[in-house]
Amino acid sequence: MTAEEILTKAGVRPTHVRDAVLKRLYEAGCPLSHGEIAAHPGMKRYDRVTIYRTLYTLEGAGLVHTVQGIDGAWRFCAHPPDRTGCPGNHPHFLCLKCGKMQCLTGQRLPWVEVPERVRVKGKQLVIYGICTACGTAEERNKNK
Amino acid sequence: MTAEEILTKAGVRPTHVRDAVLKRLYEAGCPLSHGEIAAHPGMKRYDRVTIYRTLYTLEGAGLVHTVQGIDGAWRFCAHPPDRTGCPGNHPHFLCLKCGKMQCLTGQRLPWVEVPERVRVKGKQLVIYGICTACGTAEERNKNK
DNA sequence: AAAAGAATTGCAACTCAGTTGCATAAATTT
DNA sequence: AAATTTATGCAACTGAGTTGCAATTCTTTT
Repeated sequence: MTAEEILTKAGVRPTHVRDAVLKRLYEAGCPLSHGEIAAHPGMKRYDRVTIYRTLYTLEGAGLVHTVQGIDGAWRFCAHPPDRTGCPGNHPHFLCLKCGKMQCLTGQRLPWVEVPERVRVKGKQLVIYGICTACGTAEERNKNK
Repeated sequence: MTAEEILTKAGVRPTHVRDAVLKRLYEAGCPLSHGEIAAHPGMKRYDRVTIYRTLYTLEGAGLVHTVQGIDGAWRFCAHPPDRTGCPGNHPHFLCLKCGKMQCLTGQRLPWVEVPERVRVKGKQLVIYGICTACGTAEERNKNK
């Protein structure tokens, strides 16, 4: 199924930006910030605001889920419908150095008890630290 | 033990701002954002930047722990040393309406497995939704 | 007690993520 | 084709947080 078909099926018009953004997220396979998306060469011809709005549209259509990074920027994540395993209900890891985020699939968010009469709309568990790539890069620099 | 003594014991000079901010956090008993702290009448005479720096100082001294809200603002939380139960290692609830955050003490953060060679520096679990107060206020308005 | 040095505070200016309003352009509907 | 709705671009704005630097205040040294 192409991104275009997925968009149509989800009930949103398959415009250029939407197609491009959704494809970019599918290719990345990990949550991307608005900045990371907008920085992509193929994305330059779209306005920043349009990209924001596109992301919110995709989120509203249920094609994208969001997580907030410790760095204050939201990440947007999408997976093609045939690839299961990333329904958004899992922890995420954020590298404080390179800013890349990854889904920790295979683990579920825990059940959390809240005070009575509190209406829960969502939850997110973010682990942060230094990713493998940045960690080994540091080691290499030390041994120089 | 007064806030002043606590500051001294923690190894930071007990200046006016530090004393005032720490007391404010103690009184609040729940995580406050920089904005919520700065808005307090007794805090008006201090510069925003000074309050930021004070919070970071207190955090560095181990007197304050931090959580990030879904709304993009960090919260700072402190409890007097005699009151146990809030070491920062618990989930937090954020009300999307009034912006108030509360510690869900009595529950621990879950163990999360991360990819090999990843260095974990911290984690946080935030539940968000509508708090009891805002929820009942909504109900009341509906029945008008 | 005065001078030197270090730590703290205030102010101005800045960055960065995200939002809002409005005009234009492109689809859809009639 | 005209009217209406939806999508995009642009400019300007907000709000959280940061940085640099000068002015103050505190501590240490002599």
